[in-house]
Amino acid sequence: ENIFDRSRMAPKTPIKNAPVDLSKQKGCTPERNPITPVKLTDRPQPDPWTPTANLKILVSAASPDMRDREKKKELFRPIENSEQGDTTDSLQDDMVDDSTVDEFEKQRPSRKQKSLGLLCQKFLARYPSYPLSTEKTTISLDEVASVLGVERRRIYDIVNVLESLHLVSRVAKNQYCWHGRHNLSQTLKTLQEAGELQYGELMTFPQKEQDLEYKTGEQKKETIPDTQGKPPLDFSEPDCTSASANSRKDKSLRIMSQKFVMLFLVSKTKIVTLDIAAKILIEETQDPVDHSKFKTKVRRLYDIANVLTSLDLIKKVHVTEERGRKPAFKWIGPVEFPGKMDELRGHSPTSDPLLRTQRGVCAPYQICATGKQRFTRHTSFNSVQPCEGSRRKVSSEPNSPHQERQDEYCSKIINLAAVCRQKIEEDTGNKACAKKTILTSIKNPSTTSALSLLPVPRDADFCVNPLPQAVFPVVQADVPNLSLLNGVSSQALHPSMPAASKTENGKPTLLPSQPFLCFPSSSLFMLCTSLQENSSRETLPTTGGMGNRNAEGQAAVPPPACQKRSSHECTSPSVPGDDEEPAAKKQTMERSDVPLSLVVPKKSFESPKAEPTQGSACTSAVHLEDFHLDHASPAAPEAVQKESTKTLDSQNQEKRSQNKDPDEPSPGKEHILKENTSQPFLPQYLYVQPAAGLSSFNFLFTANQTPGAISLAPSQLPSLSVPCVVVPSAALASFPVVCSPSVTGPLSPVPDASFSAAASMNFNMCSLASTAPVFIGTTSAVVTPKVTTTPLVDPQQPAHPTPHMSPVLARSCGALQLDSPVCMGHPVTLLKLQQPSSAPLTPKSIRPAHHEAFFKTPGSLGDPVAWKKNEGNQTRNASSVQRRLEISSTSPD
DNA sequence: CGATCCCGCCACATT
DNA sequence: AATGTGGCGGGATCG
Repeated sequence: ENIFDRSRMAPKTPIKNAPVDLSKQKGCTPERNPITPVKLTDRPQPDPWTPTANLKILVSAASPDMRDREKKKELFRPIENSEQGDTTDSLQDDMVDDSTVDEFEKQRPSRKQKSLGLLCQKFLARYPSYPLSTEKTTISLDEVASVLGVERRRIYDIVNVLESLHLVSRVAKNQYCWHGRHNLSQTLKTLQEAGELQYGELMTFPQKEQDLEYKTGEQKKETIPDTQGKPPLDFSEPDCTSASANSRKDKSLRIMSQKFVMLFLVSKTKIVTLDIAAKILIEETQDPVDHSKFKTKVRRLYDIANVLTSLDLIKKVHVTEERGRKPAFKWIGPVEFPGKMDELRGHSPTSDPLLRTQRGVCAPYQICATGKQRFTRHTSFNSVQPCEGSRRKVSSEPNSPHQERQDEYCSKIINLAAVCRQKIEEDTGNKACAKKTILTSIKNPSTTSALSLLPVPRDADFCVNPLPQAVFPVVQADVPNLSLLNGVSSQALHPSMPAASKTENGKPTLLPSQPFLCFPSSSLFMLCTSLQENSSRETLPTTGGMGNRNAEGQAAVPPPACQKRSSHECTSPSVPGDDEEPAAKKQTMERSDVPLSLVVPKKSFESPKAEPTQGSACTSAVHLEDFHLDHASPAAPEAVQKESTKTLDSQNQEKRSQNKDPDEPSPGKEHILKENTSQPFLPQYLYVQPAAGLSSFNFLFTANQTPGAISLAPSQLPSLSVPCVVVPSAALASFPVVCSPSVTGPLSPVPDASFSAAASMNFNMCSLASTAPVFIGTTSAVVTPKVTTTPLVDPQQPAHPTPHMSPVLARSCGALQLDSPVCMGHPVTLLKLQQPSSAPLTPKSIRPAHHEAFFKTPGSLGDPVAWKKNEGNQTRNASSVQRRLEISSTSPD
C-alpha cells in the first residue's frame, strides 16, 4: 500500500509524498503537516504526520484512498462502510462526510476503519508472507506508523503480537526484522507443546526458589507459586532465570498472545472464549480485585485477537451457552504442524507415548530454558520457542536477538498453567466458566467432569440435565450401596491393607468400593488420589496401548508432556524437556515425601497443592470450553489398570450403560472411564474446592484409604461410607447423590474388584455429572495402581503418596492422553493435575500446614455441608480454594 | 446495554 | 534527559 500510496500520493498529494494520501487530501492542515516532524525520516515519508491529530485527520482524509487500496487487498472489504470517507477534509468535514458521502455510505472513518485489525492487515500487506530467506526486511516503526497513519503506539500492539509468533523480531530500537510465516508452523508447534506442558501439566515447581527469584508478589497471590513462573525458571535454567526473569513486566502482550495461541492449540474444539482466556491469562491475583483486571485483560485479548484475525489464524465466533452467547474465537490456522509432534506428542498409542512424552515434554521445557538463557536479547523466539533452541530446533534462528524475554516467557507460560488453574477455580466460582464447562462437560462427560464441577452452580440447568439424568440412575443404584460403601470405606480407611500395598492391584482393595456420593448443595470438592509416580508412569506405557483405543491424537499433545514430567524427576534445569518431567516427578516425589499433605486452598495455605487442583480444574474448563475434552486424561491412567481392572471395566461398563446419560458422552469417555476404573485409584488427597463463587460443586473424594488414614473425618466419610463423595453445591441440589454402584457391592470381596468398582464409580460420576468427578476417578484410578492402593494410612507415609497423588494424577492423565485421543482432550486436565503436584511441591513447607489444614478439614468434613460452607467461603477468596487433603493412602514405599 | 476497542496518558526501560 | 516501549483503562462506538 505504501508504495501505492506514495505513487499515488505523490501525484495526488500536494504535499510531497505523504505516504498516505490522507494527509494530503484533506486535510492536512498546514499546521499539522508541519508538526510532524519527528522523525521520520528520511525517506519519502511525509512529513506531515506525526502528531496524532494530524494523523487522525489524515486518516480520515486518507480513508478514501485507504479504502481503495483496501479493496484491492480485500481486507477492507469487510469493512464496508468504514471505508469511505473520502470527503472532506479536515475533521470538520468528517461531519460533512456523512452527509456528503451518501454515495459511499461512509461515514467518515468510522471506528472500524481505524481498528487494529484493519491496521494490522495493512501492516501485513506491506510484507510478503513468505519472504525470501535471503532477504531481510527491516521494519522501521516510525516509518510504518507514518505510512499507515497511526501512532506508533498502535504499531507496537501489532508488532508485539507478531513478535510473539516470530513473524518479526526486534533488531534494534525502532527496528524490527520481518520473517514472514516461514517459521510460523514451527512456532505454533512449539507453542502447542509448551501449551500442553503448561496447561496440561503444570509445572512444577519449586516454590522456594521461585520466591527468591521471582518475586513472589504476584505469584504468591495465586498461591500457586509454582505455577507461576518460577518453576519454569528453575527448570530451565537457573542462571538465567534469575536475571532475566526477573520480573519485569515483560511484555504481557507478547506473553498473553502466546498463551492465547496456546489455548487454541491445546483445545480440542479450537474455540476459546474471551472470558475464559482472560481468566486463564490472568496470572495472578485472583482475588476480588481482579475484576478490573479481568476487564483489562479482556481488552488486551481483543487487541491480540484482532491481530491474530488479521493473520487468519482465528476468527470471531459466538459460543452460545446455556445462558447466553459469549464471544469467542475459533482457531482457523494450522492445527497440525508437520513434524511437530512426532515424538513429542505422542499420540502414539501404546508405549511410545511415554517415551515421547518424556522427551517431548522435555523439549518444550527446554525451550523455555533456552530462552532463559539468553537473557539478553536474542530475538529469535521469544517465549515459547525456547524449545527450539534447546532442543531440536535450535536455532539459531534468528539471529538475533534480542530479547531475553523468552526466558521470562517460558516461565510465564508455566505460570500460565498455574494461573489457568487458579482462574479456573475462580471461574468455577464464577458462573460463566462453570457454565461453559458444564456445557462442555455435558458434551463430554468425562472430560468435563472436572470442569463441570465448577460450573455446576449456575448452569444448573444444563448441568442438571445431563447430570441428573445420567447421574441419577447411577445414584440410585448406588445409594443402596452406601452401606456397602461404608463398609468399603472402612476398609479403605484401614489402609493397613497389605494387599493394597502390594501394588496396583492390591491397592484397589482399598478403594474398591469407593462410591461417590453427591450431595447437592455442598460446595466441597474433594479429590483423593493416591498414586505413585512410578506406577503411574509405568502404567502409562501400558496404558497407552489400552487407552489408545481412541487415541485421537489430535491434540493429544498434552499428555505426553504430562507423562514426561512424571517420568522424570529431574531437577536439572538444563534439559528443557526434562525439566518438566523432572519437575513433575519431583513434585510427585516431593509429595511423596511428604506423607500427607494437605492442600489447602491455594491462598490460604499457599501451598501449591491447591493449585494443582485448581489448575486441573482450570484446564479442564478450558478444554471443555474449547474442546470438550474428553476425559481422556483419565483414560490414560487406566491403561495400566486395565490389568486387574478389566473385570472391573466390564462392571463399569455395565454401570455406565446404566449411567450413561442420554447425552452420553462419547464412547471414548466411557472407555476412559473404564480404564480408569479398572485402575484402582487411591485417593490420596482430598480436594476440597469450595469455590466461593462456584458453589455448586463440592467434591469429596476419598482416597480409598485416605479417609481412614487421614483420619479426616472418618466419621464423616465413614458415615457416608463412600470413599468419594461428591457434593454439588446447594444449587446443585438438582444433583442427586451418586454413589458408585460398583463400590457398593464389591467392597469387601476383592480389592481389585473394589478398585475397579471404585473406579467405575468415579467414571460413572463423571459421565453422570460430566464433571470433575470423572477426573478424579481417573486420576485416582491411575494413581492407585501402585502405591496408593496400598492402604497405608499413616499420615506421613501417606504423605508420600499424596504427593504422588497429584503427580500421579497428572501422570495418569498424561498417560491417558498418550494413549487415547481422549487423553488428548484432557490434556488440559492433566496439566492441571500436574500443576497441583507442582504446587504441592512445596511439600515441605506445606506439609505442616497441610496437615493442620488437613486435619481441620476433616473435622469440618464431619458435616459435609458445614464443611463446604466454611471452607468454601473461606477458600473461595482465593479464587479457588481448594484443599487437598492427602490421605495417606498407603505408605508408599 | 453489553461488546468492542480506540486513544493516549504515563510509567518504566533504554539510550 | 530524551526517547523508546508498552501497560493500562477511560470512555466512545458498535451492534
